[in-house]
Amino acid sequence: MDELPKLEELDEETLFIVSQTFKALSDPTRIRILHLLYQEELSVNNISEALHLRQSTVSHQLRFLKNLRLVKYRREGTSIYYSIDDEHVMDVLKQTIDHAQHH
Amino acid sequence: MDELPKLEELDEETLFIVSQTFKALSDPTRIRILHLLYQEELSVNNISEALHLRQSTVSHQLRFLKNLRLVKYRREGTSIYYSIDDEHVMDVLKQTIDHAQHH
DNA sequence: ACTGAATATGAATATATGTGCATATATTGC
DNA sequence: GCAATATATGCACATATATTCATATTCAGT
Repeated sequence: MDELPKLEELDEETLFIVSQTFKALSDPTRIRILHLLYQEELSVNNISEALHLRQSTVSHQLRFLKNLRLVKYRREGTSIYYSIDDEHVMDVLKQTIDHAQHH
Repeated sequence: MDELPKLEELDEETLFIVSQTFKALSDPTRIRILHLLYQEELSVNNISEALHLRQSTVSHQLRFLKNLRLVKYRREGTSIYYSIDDEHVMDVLKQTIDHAQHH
């Protein structure tokens, strides 16, 4: 009588963190931004132009991702360069993109 | 000059599937339902009672999960038993719960 | 201090989403 | 066919979310 590896109980805090993390990955715009940043560090303008999105749209979404510590930034002159800051979440995103494409 | 493993292009269809998949995992109620079902097959009423949720709430969320083929069901009398139908997505959920709890 | 360039922020709006109520549908036993 | 039980569905409503516009902030160069 084998059993599945038991999942730990889901406390409120874990539930919140997990749902927020997946919420970050549930919007097409944020997925595209993360997908881009996975390849290279980019400024807000770079992203805006590459994805044909308004500057404010990109800025708002980056704030969301920054609050969850999925991205980090570095200032260089008047530009701000963003890059990936959570390898685990990026792994999850890559896995799921791969899964969607090959199945 | 090493390069990162190149991600494939994100076509519209992939983007949609991926965002929908994460949307399924972005709601606390759905996470709790999947977490329960990971441990055992359960009827709508079982879930409703275990999580203190209205029957219609559970039914609505199960429809969502069923449409994405994350769960499957089997009828037994007037009851309908639901169980997990996507191991990959459950892996992703488990990984992320674990990550949230230990970091 | 002033200007131009890049980014961030707040308010407004349209749309999406989660839940509950009431009701419909489906199955079983009589 | 009828009653009882379990589940599904449609509608309404409150809340959350994504985007846009207008404006504020920050920094570099002069």
